[in-house]
Amino acid sequence: MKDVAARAGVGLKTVSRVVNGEPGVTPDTERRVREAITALGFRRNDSARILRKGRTASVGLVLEDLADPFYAPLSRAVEEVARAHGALLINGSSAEDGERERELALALCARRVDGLVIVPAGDDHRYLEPEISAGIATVFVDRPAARIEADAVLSDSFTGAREGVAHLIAHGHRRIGFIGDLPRIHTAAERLRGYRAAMAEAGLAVDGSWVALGPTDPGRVRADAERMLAGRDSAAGPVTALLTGNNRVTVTVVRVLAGLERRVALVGFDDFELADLLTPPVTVIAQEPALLGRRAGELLFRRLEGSGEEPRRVVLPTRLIPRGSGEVPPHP
Amino acid sequence: MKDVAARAGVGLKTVSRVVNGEPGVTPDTERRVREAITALGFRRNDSARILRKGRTASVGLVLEDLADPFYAPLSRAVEEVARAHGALLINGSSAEDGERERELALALCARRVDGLVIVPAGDDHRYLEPEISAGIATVFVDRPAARIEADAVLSDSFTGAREGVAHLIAHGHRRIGFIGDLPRIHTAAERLRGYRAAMAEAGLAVDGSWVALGPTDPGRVRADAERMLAGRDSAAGPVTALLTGNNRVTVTVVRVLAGLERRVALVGFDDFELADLLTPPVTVIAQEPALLGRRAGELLFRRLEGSGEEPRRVVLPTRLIPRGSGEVPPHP
DNA sequence: TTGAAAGCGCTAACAT
DNA sequence: ATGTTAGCGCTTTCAA
Repeated sequence: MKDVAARAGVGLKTVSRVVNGEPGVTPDTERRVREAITALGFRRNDSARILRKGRTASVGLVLEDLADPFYAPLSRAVEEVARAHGALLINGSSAEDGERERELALALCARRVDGLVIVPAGDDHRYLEPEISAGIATVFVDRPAARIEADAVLSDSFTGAREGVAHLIAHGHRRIGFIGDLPRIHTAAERLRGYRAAMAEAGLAVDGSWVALGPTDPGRVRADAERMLAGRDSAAGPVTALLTGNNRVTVTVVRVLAGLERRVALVGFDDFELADLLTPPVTVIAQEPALLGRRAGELLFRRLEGSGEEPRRVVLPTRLIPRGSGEVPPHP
Repeated sequence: MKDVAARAGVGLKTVSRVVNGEPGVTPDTERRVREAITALGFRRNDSARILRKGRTASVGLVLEDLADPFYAPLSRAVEEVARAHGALLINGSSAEDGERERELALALCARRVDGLVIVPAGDDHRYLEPEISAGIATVFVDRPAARIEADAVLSDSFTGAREGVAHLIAHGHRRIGFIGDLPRIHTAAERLRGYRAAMAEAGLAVDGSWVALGPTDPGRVRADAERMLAGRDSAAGPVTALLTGNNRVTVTVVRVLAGLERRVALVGFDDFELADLLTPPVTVIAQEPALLGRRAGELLFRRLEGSGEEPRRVVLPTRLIPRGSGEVPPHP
């Protein structure tokens, strides 16, 4: 910028004015400055600008896996909101590891992102307290923060799961299994709670072997599904229906069921592409990942614009979409 | 940092040394500094650090749509490479708009990202020349740069499409349609070229109504597919097989075919989740989006480490995966 | 082993 | 309308 000023024969501040479109420059001066800018290939250094202004016009997003079909639209939605506010989005995947979430979030804070959207993996977010009080707006999405008060945008996992299981019960099922994510993950715990609530409301006992929580890698999910479907561990017999705890689990279970002779009912948490073209089409409890992301982004920027409201929890409803797999009657 | 130094009763540089793990500090001094850091909740301001060092330890990625199942794993792979090199990833979606691509790329350059990975949407990348000569390493992925020399990591679209069409021909098809992306997109043009090559090699004429390029929104794709399948525009009659130009197109066409009485053969460009569980399972020409991303990231960091090689074009092979839909015989 | 001073490139505040 | 000065928070350089 100094060079531009020298070349245009003007002061530093005049160049700054031109670059930033500030008023108070004669057209003629402006033209000279622009020429110098072009000639020198000058481009404003935003690092310096950021340092001076104290705002980075960037927000960070920490989620589990950018490539997960559930989180990709969420991320895209946050990006759209950021873009609408002139901010860039810095992304990081935590791989469901609390330590990595922490590292990423703190790295983003060190860069002085204006705000942070986090899909929490860890179980203690007190590490963010100093950052939040230092002014970094923070919104949690998909799962609430642990051990601190903060904004959160969630889906109603409990009600969703309860409705899904009630749906299976209404179609005659009595032995229903639940295969979910790691129990330390809030949504997994809530969905399990919903499952239990629906069973209890129908007066059905839950056999211990009907519930399997764990990592969502296909190997684990497949093993648990096969075990439940064989029913050897259970005095009560094999399950005739399954509730799956998220889109990763559902996809694996669909594969397991595809290899089976008998029809097993299935309700999956999360909608997924092509669910309606499978045989049978898959009944799901749909969330709206893009809406989660959008709401989180909006909440974040409202905070950034200085709304001093109390931390807020937004809970979005889920929607049961019957497509066929959830309406399969129990196998005799 | 100044405050920390004051509180610990040491010089500024000593704090800097401790924060950055540089040698030359007695354990006792270090302890005092660390105490002060904790007490004050100090966190290094990376903006200032970046300004001083001239390196941001961040790379930018501009792609079409972060939420597209093809690009999501690509993005994730670039992120992994960046992470391995201690860098953060800033993401932006161009929505297939050249102007937006340009804006995003220049915004990232203004932030002085160390490097840039771009899935080009525009058709002229000369705007990047000053940035590249200013030292911002740039790698194009999925499609080559236009009008500048630069590294590129691509899939072999031409060969992939040619093999796909040859496969359909080998299964008896003579009237084969191609539904692809906008013709200005390099991959779409290459795939069309592959389609034409395979037809020509088999001595088959291509009716004008058998080729439809355009945006990949479901409405357009559906209309074109239905038109080709009805065959009213064509003296040669309706097509008995289709090649689809990318995963978005394939998914829409699968829906169209699902509503049809007669069986139409289909080979889709790009693999996609659950392709093997559809009826019939979908034969695809698979790319490896994660590998594209990884290679691009690796190339980028090799450049950053100062390899002065000529711009390089890496072309990855595609793989035909027969699953059923591509082996359907022609309808009489 | 430690620290003082200079300066990265920009903008805010205050001249002129 | 334009320029000058100070300083954002850090690292680099060089001296103690």
